[in-house]
Amino acid sequence: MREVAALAEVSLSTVSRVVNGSPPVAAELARRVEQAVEILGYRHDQIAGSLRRANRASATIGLVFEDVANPFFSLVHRAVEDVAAPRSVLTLAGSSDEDPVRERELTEGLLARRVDGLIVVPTPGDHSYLERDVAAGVALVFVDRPPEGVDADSVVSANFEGARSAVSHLIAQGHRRIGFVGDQPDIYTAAERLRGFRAALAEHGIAEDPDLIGHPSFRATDAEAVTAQLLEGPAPPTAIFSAQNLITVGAMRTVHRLGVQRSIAFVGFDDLPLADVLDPGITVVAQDPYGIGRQAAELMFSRMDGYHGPSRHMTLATPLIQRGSGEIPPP
Amino acid sequence: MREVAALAEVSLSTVSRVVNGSPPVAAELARRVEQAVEILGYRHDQIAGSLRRANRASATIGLVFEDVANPFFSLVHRAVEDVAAPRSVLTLAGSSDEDPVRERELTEGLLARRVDGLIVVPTPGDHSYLERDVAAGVALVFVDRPPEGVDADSVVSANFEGARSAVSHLIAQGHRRIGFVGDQPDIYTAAERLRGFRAALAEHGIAEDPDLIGHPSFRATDAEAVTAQLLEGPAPPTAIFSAQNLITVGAMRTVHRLGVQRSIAFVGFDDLPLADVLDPGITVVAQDPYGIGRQAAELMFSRMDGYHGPSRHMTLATPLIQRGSGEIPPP
DNA sequence: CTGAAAGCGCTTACAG
DNA sequence: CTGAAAGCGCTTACAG
Repeated sequence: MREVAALAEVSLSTVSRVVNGSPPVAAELARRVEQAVEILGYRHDQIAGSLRRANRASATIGLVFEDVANPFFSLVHRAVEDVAAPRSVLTLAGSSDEDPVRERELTEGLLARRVDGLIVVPTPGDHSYLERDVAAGVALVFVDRPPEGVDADSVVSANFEGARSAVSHLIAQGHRRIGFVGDQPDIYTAAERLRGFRAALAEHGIAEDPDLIGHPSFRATDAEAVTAQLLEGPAPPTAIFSAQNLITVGAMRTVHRLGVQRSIAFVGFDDLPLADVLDPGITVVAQDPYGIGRQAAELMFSRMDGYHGPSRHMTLATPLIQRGSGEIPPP
Repeated sequence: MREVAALAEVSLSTVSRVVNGSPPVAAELARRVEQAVEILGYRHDQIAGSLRRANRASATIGLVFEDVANPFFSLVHRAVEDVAAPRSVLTLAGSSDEDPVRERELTEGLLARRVDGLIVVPTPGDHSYLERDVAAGVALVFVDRPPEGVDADSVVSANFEGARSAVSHLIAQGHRRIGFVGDQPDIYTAAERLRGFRAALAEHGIAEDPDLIGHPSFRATDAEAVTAQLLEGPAPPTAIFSAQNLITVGAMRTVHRLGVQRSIAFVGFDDLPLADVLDPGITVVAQDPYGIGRQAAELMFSRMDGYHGPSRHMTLATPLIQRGSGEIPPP
């Protein structure tokens, strides 16, 4: 910028004004500055600018997902981007892989880069380490799971209700032996969905059979084996509820490999591309990842815009979409 | 940091040293600093630090995708993250939606935030506006499509060869009327795949029928209609080659809706979850998005680590995966 | 091993 | 409308 000022024969203040589009600058000077910028190939350093700027905003926000490559989170990501882009706010994103240590490294790296806001899918456990940042004015929103140990906004799916309605739907078709395949219940969403599964059984007076509950450790791959174990056991279920999108892929692979896709009923939590093309189509309880991301971004920006009221907690509905697999009756 | 120094009764230099883990500092002082950090809830400002630091590195890189929510790009994203994370480098990502104006806003926003490296999926057109940044030392790598107007590293899939092998495979099954459904050919990958399609036809002495080539404008949705138009026309194809993952989803939806999945052969470019679960499974020419991302990140980091040689251009193979849909013979 | 001082690239009152 | 000067939160020679 110094060089630009020298070449254009104006002061630094003037260069700063034209580069930032602050109004009062004579056309002739502006022209000279723009010319110098062009000649020198000058690129404005917004980072240095924000250091001195009154509000200290970096126009950057951070996202901490479980995995940026999971289609659920990548849609949340896109939704956040869509509300951030018109404000010229850019997005840093990372994957915690459900590891609290990695999550903390990520968020602290983000905070050290002075993000104005943070949207995080919290790993299991306490998040009070973020209290100082909330106090310092960072707009914090939790997504997919509620906060623990810190007061912040949140946006989650109706996990319990969705799972209960999925399983009630299977029961309504006549099923009494229903298998559950889902993540370890230390993950909030998995615990809620298991709770919904149990609630539906209890409401219909069906005793729970621990042999029908499987927790694959490595999702897609393990889900195949766990599902096979369930279906090839001595007293197999007549229906399966899969509690997560990647698990559904693995479970479906097994169902089709065994050729039981027309005899075993199936409902998955969370929708997938091609789920409607399969035969039978996969009945799912759909989440709204784009809606979750949009809401989260709006809550975050409202705080960045000055909202200082109490924290807000939103729950998005998870409607049942019937496509065939969930409407198969027991034999 | 000033407050920390005051509370710990040491100089700023000392605080800086313990916060950055620069060795030579007495245990007692370090303890006092850490205590002060804890009490004050101090959060290091890496952005301010990088301003004065010798190498001026921000430990941040930028990714410009077509769409962060496309599973292909979100896997590239994850791969880049996996090589960046061990170096404590964080990742800014955005979507251009194939719009050159949006791409430029994004990259310039990234550059204004002083990213050390940039991985971009270029929209159609000239990219010489990035020359000044390459000259200034930004590590630039193009992905999915080669550079135009600027000398930079690149990593792409074998688009032409993959498409040619897919179509040759269909021809080997006996097909002579093969439909093409793909993006507008102003997109490099679409043009290359169309070229591969044509090459395969030509090699086998099959005349091209323009009525068998469809370009949906809005992918998933339009692909359904375009495919229906092809299949319900007066002289329908006996096989279809779909040149993009989202288009494959739409095309498949139509094929299954019309119930012709066992009579019309189908090969898609790029793999999809559940593609192997469908009946018949979708035969695809697979890309390796994770490998592309890893390679791109490695090229980028090698430049950040001091490589200043000529630009390198990698092409990743696109093997054919036979799953059934591509092995259906003509009637 | 520690501290005082200069300065990274900007923005912002403050004069003029 | 324009410029000289101070200062954002840090790091880095340079002395000691």
